[in-house]
Parts: sequence; structure tokens; C-alpha cells
Amino acid sequence: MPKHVTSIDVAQLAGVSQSTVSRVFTDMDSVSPDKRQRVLEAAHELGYVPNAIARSLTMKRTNIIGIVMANLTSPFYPYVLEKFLQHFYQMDKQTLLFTAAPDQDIDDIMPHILQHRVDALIITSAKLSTAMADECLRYGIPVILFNRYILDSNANAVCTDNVEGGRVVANLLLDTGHQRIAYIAGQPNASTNTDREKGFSDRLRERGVKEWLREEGDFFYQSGYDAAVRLLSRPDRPDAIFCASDNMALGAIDAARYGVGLHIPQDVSIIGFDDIPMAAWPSYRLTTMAQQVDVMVAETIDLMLRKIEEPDSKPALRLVPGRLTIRGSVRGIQP
Amino acid sequence: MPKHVTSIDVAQLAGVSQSTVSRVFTDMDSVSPDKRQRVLEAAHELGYVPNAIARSLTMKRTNIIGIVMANLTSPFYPYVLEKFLQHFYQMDKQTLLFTAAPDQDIDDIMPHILQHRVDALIITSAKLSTAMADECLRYGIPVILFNRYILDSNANAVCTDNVEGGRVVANLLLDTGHQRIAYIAGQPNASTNTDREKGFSDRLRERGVKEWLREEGDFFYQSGYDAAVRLLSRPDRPDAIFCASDNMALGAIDAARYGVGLHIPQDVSIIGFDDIPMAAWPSYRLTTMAQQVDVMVAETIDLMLRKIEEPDSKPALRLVPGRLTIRGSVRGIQP
DNA sequence: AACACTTTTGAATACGTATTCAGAGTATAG
DNA sequence: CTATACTCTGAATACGTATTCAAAAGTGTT
Repeated sequence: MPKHVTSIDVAQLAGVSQSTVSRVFTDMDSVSPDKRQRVLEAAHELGYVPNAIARSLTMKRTNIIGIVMANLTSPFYPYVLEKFLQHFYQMDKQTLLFTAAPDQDIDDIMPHILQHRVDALIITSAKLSTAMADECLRYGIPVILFNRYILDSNANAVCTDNVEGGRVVANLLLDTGHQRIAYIAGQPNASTNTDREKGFSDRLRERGVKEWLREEGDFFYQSGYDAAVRLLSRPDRPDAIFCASDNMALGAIDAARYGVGLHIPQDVSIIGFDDIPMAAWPSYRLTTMAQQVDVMVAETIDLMLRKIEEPDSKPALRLVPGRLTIRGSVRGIQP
Repeated sequence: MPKHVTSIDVAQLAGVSQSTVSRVFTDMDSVSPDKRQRVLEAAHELGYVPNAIARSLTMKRTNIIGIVMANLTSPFYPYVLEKFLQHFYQMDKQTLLFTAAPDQDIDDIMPHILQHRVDALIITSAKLSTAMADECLRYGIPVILFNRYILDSNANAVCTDNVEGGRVVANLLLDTGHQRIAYIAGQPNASTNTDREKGFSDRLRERGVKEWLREEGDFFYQSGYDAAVRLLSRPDRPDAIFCASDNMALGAIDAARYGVGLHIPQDVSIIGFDDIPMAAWPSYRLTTMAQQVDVMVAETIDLMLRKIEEPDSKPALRLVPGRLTIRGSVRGIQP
């Protein structure tokens, strides 16, 4: 097997010391032009690539960011992941990826993450126990939660303002004259779900609505479909359904049309949350509360860099407003 | 900042040598039960986690698999990625993720990959120059291409049998009596596209079809929509369209219905390739050639492990048959 | 020509682990 | 009781790089 070329090999060929080779590849350090030239030529000839492992060991930084993704298969998150990757690439950081079931405690994968001494950790939509958050703190690994937060922990978080988003949706449905309103929930213990529901129902109550329907789903298409069938086959079926995710909203639209035989939005209005690409397709034209992914990712990176620079800075929770995106699935308001 | 706990700290607390601590954490080596106990207790007390960087340096293996994903935002690939992640997790391997534009040469990200000394590299739907493939070979990094192959290279590959898939589609459309047939291509230089087109058009010719229509897309929804609008507004519009990806097929369906005002499958049949989750939704009910992702991923892992075990084994190309999945978008055949 | 000062260089060492090697202790056999 | 095999253990070293430290080589000034 072909032995790996080391800086020592390069040094020998170039007739300099290993230190000099190292200096050439970490820039910023003074090396005379001719020696630099000789080193680069030798390196090229031998096909030398610095060993990031050894470098990490001495530098005590890996240049690797850990990222935990739940729900990779739900259409919202691949876009988030791609955005992160693009940012990291530009920053010359590598990405160590982990998945967790949407609701899985990630305590059992934390040891793997800690072992690899990532420079920072980004966690999307998964739960992190306070114990593990403290563990990260102890190791000086900045943790930023994306789209989920823990109030009493030391972790930073970036989130869409889900409470306000829910309120805006409530206002929209009432302003457009809907009478019987329903909510299809996501996983009950996800803050994304509870916050959206809280803002929504608070505002309904504030504006005098006494009762509304409620079904429970899990953020995925099928659960939205099933919940909508249950709602729409009631004798007192709702004339508007707010779904905690676009995924469920698309399921609800299909349920209304193909399961129950209703028209959107004439018979029932449907509104979602996220703004996934499919929401814009002509088959759905879903009115939804968009999450500003680009802004959220940028905020997350910003927070991460701050944490890496000043490890002792106070934990922060940054809320990014959602943006109401009007399409055709709510009666009484069109683009 | 809290200094990292090392095996030496643990050794001191437990009153043993560093070697012994190391032995405890690499199992398989003989350590007396009482010392092992003492070490584990000391490690727990100090919160010791072995440093994977240092371990990688001595062991000359990182336990990290590199994976390059193009098209992360196209619905087919997140599922592929998740499957890979699950396998890797069970194998106790970590995952270093890279993206590339679908058609980007990944030569420019190869240095990053090489630096990190991944144990193996999986590349999905991206191009790898022969030079870079050789580079990997030199470094002893097994490379497995997923859903793309290069004939003359040293890289292994796992692919759906796209040529045969194209033939099956041609047969289906002719058997169901379609007269004017069209093909919407993906990126012209992707083997997934050219192979599907080759099988399709070869078979059409074999069965006496002299001419058919052709438009070009890029595998994404919008390009399928646009291409279908062009096709379907011709005076001699086709009565069947084969799309090189489900994504484009969904675009084509929406184009037929909402752009041109036709009915599927009465006015025009549409068939796709991949079988993404949305293909099963009631709005589309897309008949399609399914890729057997689970089989493909398993084959890829198998090939990878073989390559890690026996670096000199011959490069292999494994073809996985597609599975025709009948739904409602082709006239003359229903589930 | 002597001096202070800056830039460039190489030798030595640290990083944290796995592993080799040899020594110590222990059990078994003759 | 000695010889032998065997199990544990610790000291020392390797892995490949970055960095410190001191020496060397320039640079410019008087």
C-alpha cells in the first residue's frame, strides 16, 4: 500500500527542514521566496497533501463543524442543510453529519460527537438534554440549536418566531371571515408545534373565538392527510384548517380533494407553515407562513462564530420573523 | 477554558499507566478486572472521552467515510443520504459530508477530502475526473460512485440499470398503444440521463418507431414543467411523455393540467423515473420506474467494505434493476 | 568596521493516543 | 523446586504536524 507522503519527505526532496515545509503550508509565516518555491515544487512532485489529522492534533482545532439533522427526509431540511454546507465550504470548514429521529434524545450520539472534537455543534429540531448541553459547555464546544430552543439551558438558539407566526395566521383566517377553524398539530412536544399552536389559539381567544377543532399529526404528509379526513368528514366540518407544517397541509389538500371531494379554497381554506418548494406548485398553491431559511442560517453561523471567538459570551435566542406568503389556498385573499 | 481530560489524567487518578487506560478503551486487550474497573471509574469521574483525532493519527484510520452529494434538494437524495447515515451509524463510522453542484467537477473539493484521510469515499451523481480517481487510488482511498459510473476508471460504482429501465418504459408505452411519444431529458452529460435515453430510444427503434419528440431539462421540476408546455402546445402534441426523473414528471403533470388544460392520463400519459415519495400522492399518482434505494445503498456499503478489506480487488460495477411501479398516469394500465 | 535590529531557518518538542517490547508476576508441569 | 508458559503491566516510541527557541544570516546605520 502506498505510504502517505509526509512533510518530512517533502523537506528532504526540497533540501529544507520539516519546519519550513510546515510554514509554507500554514501561510502567514515568513519563508524566503526561493525556498517557498522549492518546497511547493517538491510537494507537487510528490503529491503531498497536509494531514489534517496531525494538524488538528497540534492546533487543537479540527475545523470541523458537527451538525445534527432530524427529519432529513422532510422537504424543509435538505435546503437548510445545503445552505449550511455552502457557508461552511466558504469558511473552509468541514461538516460532520449526524441524524437523529425527529424526537430522539441525541444523548446517545453525543459521545461520538465529543470524540471528534468538533469546533462547534449545530442541532436542528432534535432534543438535547440539559446534561449534554452542560457536557458540551465543559468541553468548550459551542452549541447552537436551530428551530428549537431550551429556555434554561446554556445553548444558543435560532428560531422562527413561531408564536407570532401563529398569531398572524389566526388574524388572517378571522379577517377573511372563516367561521369554523381547525388546527392540525405536529409532534406535541416539539416547540415548533407548541409555539405555533400557542400563538394561534391565544389570538383566536383574544378575538372572541370560543372553540375550534384540533387534530394531532406528526409533521409528515400522511398524518396531515389522515387528520384532514377526520376533520372534513364531520357533520360540522371546518371551513379553515391551519396545519403546523406545509407537509401536513399538502396532505390536507389532497385529503380534501381526493378523500372527501371538496374544493380548495371554496369549501375549505388550508394554510401551512414553512414554505417548502412544493407549496408553490400549481397543484397546491399553498398559502403559508414562510420560514426565512437564509436569514436563519446566516444568524446561526453568526452566533456560532461569536461563540467560537468568545466562549464566555451569554447564550442568546434569536427569533426570525416568518413571512406570510399568500397563494391560493385561503378563501378571501389571493396574491 | 476547561482543559481536555486526557488518558494521562485518567491514568494518574486510577494509579495505572497511560497504556493501561488506552487498553481499557480499545477493548480486546487484556487488563485485569480490578484495574479495568478503577480506570472506568476514574474516566467517568473526570468525564474522559478518548480523543478521536489522536487515535486516528496512530491507528492510521479515521473511521470517517466521506460522502459527496449533488442535488441535495432534489427529493430523491435526502432519502439516500439518510440510508447511508443509518448504515454508517450502525458500523460506528462517522460521516463527512460534501456537496457539489449536480454537474460540477469535484476536483476542487478533493483536496479537502484527501486532507482528512477518510477511510472511503462515496460520490453520488457528481463527476470525478479520472485524474482524481487515480489520486484516490494512490492514497489507498476506496471510491464508490453511486448512480453514476465511469467506464475506464478505477472507481467502483453502483447504479440502477438505467438502460434496461428505459427499455421497459418504451415497451410499456408501446404495449398500451401510444402513438406519439416524447422524451424529456435530464442534464445531457449525466449517465443517468444518457443511459435511460439510450435504452428508451433503442427499444423504440427496435419496435419500429421511426421518430419521437425530445426536449431537454435538468432533472428539476421547473424544467419538466417548461419542457412539457413546449411539447403539449405543439399541433402534433404527444400522447405520452417519458421524463428522465420524477421531479420533471411532476412538473410535466402540472404543466399538462394547469398550463395547457389537459387530463392525465386520458389526453396524455406521463411516466417518470426514481419513485420519489410525492409520486404516490393522490394529486399525481405517477407511474414510474422505481430505483431500489435500499438495495443500492446496501450494495454500495458492501462494495465499500470489500474495498477497505482488500484494496487490490478489481473495480466492480453493480447494476440494480429498477422496478416498474404502476399508478395512474399512464393510459391503458392501472394498478 | 562595529553595532543593533530584523528576517529566515532548523532542532527540538508538544499534541494524545496505540502499540511494541521487555520485565514482573503467576500459574502449570515436570 | 526448577523450568516453562502465560497474563499483566509500564516505559518508551511512533504517528505527522505546528510552534517555540535559539542560532544564523541579512540589513541598515553610524
